[in-house]
Amino acid sequence: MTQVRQYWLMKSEPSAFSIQDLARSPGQTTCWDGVRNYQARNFMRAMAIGDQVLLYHSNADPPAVVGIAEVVRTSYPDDTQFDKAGHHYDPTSSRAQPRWDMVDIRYRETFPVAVSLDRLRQEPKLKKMMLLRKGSRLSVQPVTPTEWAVVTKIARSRT
DNA sequence: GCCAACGTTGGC
DNA sequence: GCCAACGTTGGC
Repeated sequence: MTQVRQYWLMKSEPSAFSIQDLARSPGQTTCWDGVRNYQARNFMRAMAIGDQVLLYHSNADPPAVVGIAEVVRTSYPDDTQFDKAGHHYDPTSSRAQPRWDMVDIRYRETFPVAVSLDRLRQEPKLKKMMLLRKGSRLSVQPVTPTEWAVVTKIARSRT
């Protein structure tokens, strides 16, 4: 069965893990661990290999979509939920019934000029984009094909 | 550092 | 099931 390619947006704080960190990772690939929100987790569970991901830097100056990655492994248990010493430890989870999942993504490109939050807000076609909705804090969210096209077009233009 | 918005927890 | 308290996110 042919899977329609899906689009997503994933946030990270560049001080914790930036797109540059991803580009320097072994195989330019990383597991996206630490997600502790059910909606975000469910979106990761819906991802398929080959899905395209906008990488967004939050708590950055300016906050911006900075590039593209690709899903290379579908969801599997996030090891950090079992690590008692780790910041992402979840005592209510067990190896028999893991609560939190992660996916692997691989670096694809860094935009020559990042598309800032301000710039995105100027775009009428992105009015409904989840990222721009007031109070939206989801770290993993779906992007429509139209939104994807608009964002990547801005990224490739000179203005 | 501030604080609005949101999610989760837990007492009742 | 309600909702107050609390913790987190993330723009500013």
